Amino acid sequence: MQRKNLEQIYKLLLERFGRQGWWPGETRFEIIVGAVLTQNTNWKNVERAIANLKEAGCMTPAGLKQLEIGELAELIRPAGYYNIKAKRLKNFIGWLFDNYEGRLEHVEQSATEQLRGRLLSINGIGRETADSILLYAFGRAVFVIDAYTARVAFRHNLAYPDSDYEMLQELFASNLPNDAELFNEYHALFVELGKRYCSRRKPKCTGCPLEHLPHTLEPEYY
DNA sequence: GACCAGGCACATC
DNA sequence: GATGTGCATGGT
Repeated sequence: MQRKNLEQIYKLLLERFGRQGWWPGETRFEIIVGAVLTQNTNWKNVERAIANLKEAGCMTPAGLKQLEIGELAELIRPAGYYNIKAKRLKNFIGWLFDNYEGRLEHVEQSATEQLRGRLLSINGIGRETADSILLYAFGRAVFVIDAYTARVAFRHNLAYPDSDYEMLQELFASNLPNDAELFNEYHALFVELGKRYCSRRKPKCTGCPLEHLPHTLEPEYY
């Protein structure tokens, strides 16, 4: 049964790696900023950018709002794509002030599906970034699919190779208890597994916690 | 020096 | 609707 398999995988990963305690970030706003900055970017580089923003005293909605876009770009430079990301952060800030008086407490009032749609309407916020914000900043039970999650799922035959974002999301959503805390840890554990054993260039399959897992998931559950 | 990293929007067919 | 491309830094 699929549910048992996905829960078994979770158990194996948790035993091996321990609780990940995601998202790394002191405030809800910092989590959102990090979600944008980490787009196709190594987290180490994002940390430098976040440190710059904090040092400048700008890791708040009002703080980012008062920055010139050029200044913002310079502060987040270590995270790469700094011009486009500065624009994306400004887009989010504009949305936040135009609709919610710049207050995340007000954003929180919206139901999950509605909020997802509103986040996706912001230029620069795509599916993964929106879902990361929903799960990690607002505690909603939304399973995040990122490059690591997809790669791990495909390498271990958890999904058909041509499955798209929605299909992968459905795989986890429909075969696990609908629990934000579980989704949080599960995704973080997948990323950790990906970093250690499932990188693009040199997959290190020996020692992988899923090494001896039977690749026998029933197709109708995919 | 090539390749990679917790994506996304936009152009073109 | 699928496919290709620009965006950019820092580590391996």
